[in-house]
Amino acid sequence: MGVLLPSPRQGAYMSYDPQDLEARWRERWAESGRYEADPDGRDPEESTFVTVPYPYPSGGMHIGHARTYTVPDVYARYRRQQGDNVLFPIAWHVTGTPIVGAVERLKKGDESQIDSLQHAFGVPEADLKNLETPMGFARYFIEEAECSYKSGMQQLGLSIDWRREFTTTDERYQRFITWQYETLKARGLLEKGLHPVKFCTEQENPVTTHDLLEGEEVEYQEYTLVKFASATFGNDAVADAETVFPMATLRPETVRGVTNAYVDPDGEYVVARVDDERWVVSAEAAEKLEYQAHEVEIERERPGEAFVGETVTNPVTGDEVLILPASFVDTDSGSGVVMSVPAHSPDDYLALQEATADAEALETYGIDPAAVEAIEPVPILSVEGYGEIPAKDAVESAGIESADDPGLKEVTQQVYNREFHQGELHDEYGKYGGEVVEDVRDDLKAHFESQGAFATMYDFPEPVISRAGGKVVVAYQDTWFLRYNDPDWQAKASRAVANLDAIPENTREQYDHTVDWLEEWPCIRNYGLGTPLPWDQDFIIEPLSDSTIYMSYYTVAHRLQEIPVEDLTHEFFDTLLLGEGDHERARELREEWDYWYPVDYRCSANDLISNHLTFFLYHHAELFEEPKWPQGITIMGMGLLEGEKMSSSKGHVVLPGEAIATYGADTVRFFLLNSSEPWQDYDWRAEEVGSTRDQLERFWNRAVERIEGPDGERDLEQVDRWLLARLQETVVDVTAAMENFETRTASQTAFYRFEEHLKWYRRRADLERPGARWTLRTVLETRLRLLAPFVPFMANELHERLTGEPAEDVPWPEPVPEFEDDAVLAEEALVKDVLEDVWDIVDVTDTDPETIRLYVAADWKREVFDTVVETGPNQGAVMGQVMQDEALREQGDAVNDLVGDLVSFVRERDADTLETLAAIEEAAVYADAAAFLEREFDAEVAIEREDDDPADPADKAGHARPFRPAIHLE
RNA sequence: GCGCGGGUAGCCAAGUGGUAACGGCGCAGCGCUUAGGACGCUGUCUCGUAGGAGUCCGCAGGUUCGAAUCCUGUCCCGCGCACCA
Repeated sequence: MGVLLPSPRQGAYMSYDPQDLEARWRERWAESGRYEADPDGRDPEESTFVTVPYPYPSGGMHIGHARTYTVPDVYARYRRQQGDNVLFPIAWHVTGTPIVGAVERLKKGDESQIDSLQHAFGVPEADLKNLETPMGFARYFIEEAECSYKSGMQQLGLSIDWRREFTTTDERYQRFITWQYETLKARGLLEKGLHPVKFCTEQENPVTTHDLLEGEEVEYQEYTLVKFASATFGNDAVADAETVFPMATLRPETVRGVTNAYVDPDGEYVVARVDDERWVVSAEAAEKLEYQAHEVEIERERPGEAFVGETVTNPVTGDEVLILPASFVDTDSGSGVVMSVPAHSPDDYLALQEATADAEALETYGIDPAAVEAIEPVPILSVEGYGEIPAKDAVESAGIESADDPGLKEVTQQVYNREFHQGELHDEYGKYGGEVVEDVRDDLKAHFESQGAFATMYDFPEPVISRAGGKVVVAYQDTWFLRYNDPDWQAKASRAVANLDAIPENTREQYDHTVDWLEEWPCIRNYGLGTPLPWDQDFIIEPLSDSTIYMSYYTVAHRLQEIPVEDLTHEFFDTLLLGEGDHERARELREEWDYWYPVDYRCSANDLISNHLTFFLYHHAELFEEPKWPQGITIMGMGLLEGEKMSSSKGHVVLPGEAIATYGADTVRFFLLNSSEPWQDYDWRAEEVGSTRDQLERFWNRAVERIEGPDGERDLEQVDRWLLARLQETVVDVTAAMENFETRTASQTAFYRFEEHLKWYRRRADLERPGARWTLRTVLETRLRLLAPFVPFMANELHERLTGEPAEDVPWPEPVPEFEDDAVLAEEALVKDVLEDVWDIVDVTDTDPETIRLYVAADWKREVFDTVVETGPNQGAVMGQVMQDEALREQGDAVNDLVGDLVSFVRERDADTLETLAAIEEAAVYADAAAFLEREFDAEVAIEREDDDPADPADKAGHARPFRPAIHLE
């Protein structure tokens, strides 16, 4: 059941019992419907609507998902404390094939599937039967399983409005999607066309990656068929028309460099009528062409050798080239007829050499060896780093002599890359001459295709086999497309990107890039769960296309339950979502939609920018008015487990339920949000999670002690004011971070950084004083409010014990002007400096002083400091100013040194800081801290003034500088 | 190749012009304790018998009074690149 978790360490105090405490709060929240949000008296401007992609329950929930849903929760809790009416809903995405596929594999008894369910998610044997229908499977992982999403979310304490949940196969949701697609179609944004898909020849069905046994990683490629022709061909075939030899290539621009062609002499070929032409291709290719919407009628079957020695004409240059035999030709790749470009293809270069060398073989096929020997590579482009014949250079400099050389593949790849990105075509290419291949390949291809010289064929570079055992080919299928490349729609989407609060900001470029790059998106599938395409019920609207505007569905999801399905007509949604039409009930509901919309923040994974999130913007931009477009998107990073990718198939996962049972939900939440900012990757490490728990427990124990201890009263000393000033700073910083979704910064600031302040305070202050008690109580109360979004169970409990009200029910803290105090912060910094300086000296000299003398700098030194501040940090200018004083002039070098120091001191500080420093009375600060220093060092502390002719046994007083007293230990 | 991000101490990680650089883990010492993997304090680049000096942020240059931070070049790593969700 996932990775074993070590037991938490038990503290000396047993009072922190997260399981008990968290269970009580969960129950309380559920019973009171605490997070059910409805439009109320608050202004819609003060409503916050935050969403996260609805989970896809094709398996259980693991710890990686936990952060995904906790990020928006923390933001939602923060906004609630800020006084907003906050809606945070959830639903379940079951559209598409993964669940169906998982069920099928399970029913077939697929070992790895069963193993994953049992091992990673702890599904008991007895439950497996319930998973044998798609919705049974979905339902199980939505809410029935121990590792279900709903259970995980509730245990984490997510502040979700559970009344609004639905699944994407609900009838009402399907009505909504139906409306969306009818509307888009009416607006001309859907288009029908043929599209290549992976297709199993055994089952006569399209297949997805999950259906593949072999070649899961293989992507099909678009080959160009260069239509070489033979007018003379006919040695035993039908000679009544020109015969086309379509040569498959991925580099159509090399057409002018073809010197010969190859066929596999032992391969099976056919002469076939393809559409209106007669083609010669391999038998396999003929089958593939048929799948790709060509009319194919086989006239004769012939072995490859029948075509060897034939002459064919280059459709672009008009040159005649010879067909040679070659065993390396794979009849199951492309057309089975290949063209040879020895100048630019290392393979072809070597093959030609080998053919030339084997005159005997050529003669067997009736080819004149002299004719082959006469073939010279024809270069068609120039590329830096290679000579005239790049393939020759590449092969020779790599020392490759035969086609069997394992280094050939890499050399070939190198040549292809260089030529593609840097190769400039020669002038014979007319308007493409002088251009770089990368920039014109597509154009050039289209140009010759329109002239009838080229055609297109799709094929895989490696074998692909389906789980049914059938060969997978590329077939054309009728498909409906979303026209994401429509210029008007693109323009709206771009505007939606521009309006967006993209978090972090550097993702904006990725959205723009996606909008530029998206073409037509096939939005239907042949099978799977989902909403049927309204006008062609054989197809299902695919998952990325039925999840683009569903956030608007949330706003009324629970109300729609009260309406009979058949009343949810096209007009109903027109009224609800567009404000067009007169459906009465829809008009009422539109008020709720209007109250919550737009989506304020969508939190989603960074890999969804290039599809889902951009689609989300597109569809909103089209269907809604600009003020209703998404306001912000926060991107989330990936999770690792002990430094490695999580994998439910390998059982390398941690389940939230187990983690919460071990550490408590607050610890899980705090770890997930504090270990990195939402958009950064994070790493779940059990050891660190354990230590997070220890830290929270320590916090709890201190808080309980404080709550149970006496109240204190407001009688403040310097050090109390210092801590209170730090507290105000913390409030400001945490609030700023929360506004930017910087959960790590926020929680670090409120928790760890403040712990550092407290450490200093405990060392510095007498904690038994009533003033200290009052201060610590105030600090605790404020910190609990700042931490409530992160650790809501603990923070609410402690805050309630402290004040009678849970933290979530009181406002988010604001800085108290009375306690904002830069001076006291600067003064305390001086005390800390002195403390460290004295410790340094003690350490270095290894002495135990009985008396510590601090000498505060002479008045004239402070005057020099003032001058530097006024004049600016410029040595010359300051010296000019200072030297006008006769008394100082006499001290010459000493003054110069001091000015040098003070100039850099001033240069490194901003105006506000300098102003604060200028007002500080140093001697008073040290006098106030003397008792503390005496405690620290167990020594007498004497504060002296350099000016007052002090006791100075080691002649140290002169070293005093402003804000840096001289020190003498004795 | 294109797009985005990143290389900082034994590990994780903050820092985007001003002090070897917040935290956490680990490690070491001390205290507390029957004990502790609990808790508290201190330390953790090197050297140093006076608060100092030296070195340092992938590598190499440059700009600047001053660079982990800005610029140029370079090496390495991660993610995405569609019809999977």
